[in-house]
Amino acid sequence: MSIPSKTFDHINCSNCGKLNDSIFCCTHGEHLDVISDSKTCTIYKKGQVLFNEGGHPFGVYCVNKGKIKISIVGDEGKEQIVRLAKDGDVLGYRSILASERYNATAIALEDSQVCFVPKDVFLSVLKEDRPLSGEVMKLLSTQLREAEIKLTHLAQKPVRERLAETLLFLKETYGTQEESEFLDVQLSREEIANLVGTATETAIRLLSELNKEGVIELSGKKIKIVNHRLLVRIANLNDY
Amino acid sequence: MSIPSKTFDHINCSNCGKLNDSIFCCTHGEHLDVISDSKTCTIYKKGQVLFNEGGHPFGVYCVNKGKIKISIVGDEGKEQIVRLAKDGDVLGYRSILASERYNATAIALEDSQVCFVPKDVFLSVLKEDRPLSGEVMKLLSTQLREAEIKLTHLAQKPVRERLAETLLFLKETYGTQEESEFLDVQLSREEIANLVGTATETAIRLLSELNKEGVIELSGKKIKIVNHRLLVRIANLNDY
DNA sequence: ATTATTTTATGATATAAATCATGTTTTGCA
DNA sequence: TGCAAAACATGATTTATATCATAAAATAAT
Repeated sequence: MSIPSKTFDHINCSNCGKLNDSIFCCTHGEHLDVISDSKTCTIYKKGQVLFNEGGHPFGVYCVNKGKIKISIVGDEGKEQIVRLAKDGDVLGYRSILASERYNATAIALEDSQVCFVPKDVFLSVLKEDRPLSGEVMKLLSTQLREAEIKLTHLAQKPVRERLAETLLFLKETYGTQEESEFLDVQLSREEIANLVGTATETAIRLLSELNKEGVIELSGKKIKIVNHRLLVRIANLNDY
Repeated sequence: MSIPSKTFDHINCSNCGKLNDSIFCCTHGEHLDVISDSKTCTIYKKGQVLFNEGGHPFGVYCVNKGKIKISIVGDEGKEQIVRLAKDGDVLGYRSILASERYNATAIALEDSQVCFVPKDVFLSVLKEDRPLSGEVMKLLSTQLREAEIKLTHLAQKPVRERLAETLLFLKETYGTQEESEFLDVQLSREEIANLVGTATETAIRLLSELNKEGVIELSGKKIKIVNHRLLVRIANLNDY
């Protein structure tokens, strides 16, 4: 898609409400100003691509408000969603640090406000700012752990358990809507399948199974977790 | 196993032949000396545990000579090997950076010489040494990419392809023996299965299948890749 | 508004891979 | 050196999940 991206009002990083949730939480003063002054603030419409697998990275993306999926396409062209990003999350920095091309594609799951910091600015601040590199290392460490656990579950757990786990993960990541208690993300069944690592039909089938069992409630694309406790048991999380 | 670990002759890091292959490649002078002076050099016999999933990290392990498997045990107690380490590789740093317990277990695949650097020394040098934190970030980035790709393949590729891929990975990681051309690692069929993410019987079956097809040659635990080109095709690596 | 297209939903069927079962070989150990 | 235990090998069977097929519902496009 090549819908022209609109910009949104420039937010000064130091006033950004998401600052403390991000890797820039401990970055202050001049360092933060340099980033703030150099960045551009863009709106990505639902379905728009922030960056593409195989492409050259030119900077890092900082999600101000929105939801982004990060996915890898496998050999047969099937999408595997490897991560989800929300407010305060930073994307595309991994490729920059490793001096590689993007190994994943980032696509907006809904209209999102995203700030873009040029590569050289990010790297130069990173070089000076100790706390920032600490945060970056911490983030990478966390993501590596999560990926390795996900990998293990993919190898060992049946689809139903992984689906349950995914639903809990969605709740944890994006939360629920105020009143309705529906999960605050709208994913297609195919996307859920690509998150779980299964066929779309299987995901659909198991979702309606959980629905019939009264564990969840489905209303179109909306999903409500009715029996959280039971869902945890179905997910079979001995770990947490 | 609690076989008492023997130590080996203390190697000064600056003379270490593996230095340039490690994250300490750009660390010099005093910083390197501090590490070198504080470290202990231990021999781990085959099967010995360097550290355990769930345990508290007290330092980082630097493989001087040897082969180590890093694995996570899944809910049903099944081992999933998530990484393999060789000379020059550093282990256990992820947990330290994230201030978490180990999320994986490290076990020697053969008698190995491993240096141990205490946590506080590692962290204090890391805080001072810019190049080191750059290398750490680069390493984490690479490992994250690898984990995400592995995860995708686990979700999407059939066992046979993953097995082929694993064999190629073993060759790439540990190389082959001079004359014989056999892979320079001895893994049990179960370990191969736990690397591929399949049942032991399936791994055994597919290995002897590849053997009959003349792609590989089996001699006990020894494996020789006879037809590399064909194995790459079987692995179905559109990516590389 | 009407049609076309995509997404969701289920059923039927096929199949890859796990599990169970049994024998053989290798390895470690007393 | 011989015995027990572990690892390897293969066949038979089961099972989970993918694939194929078709229809209804929802979305998007004209």
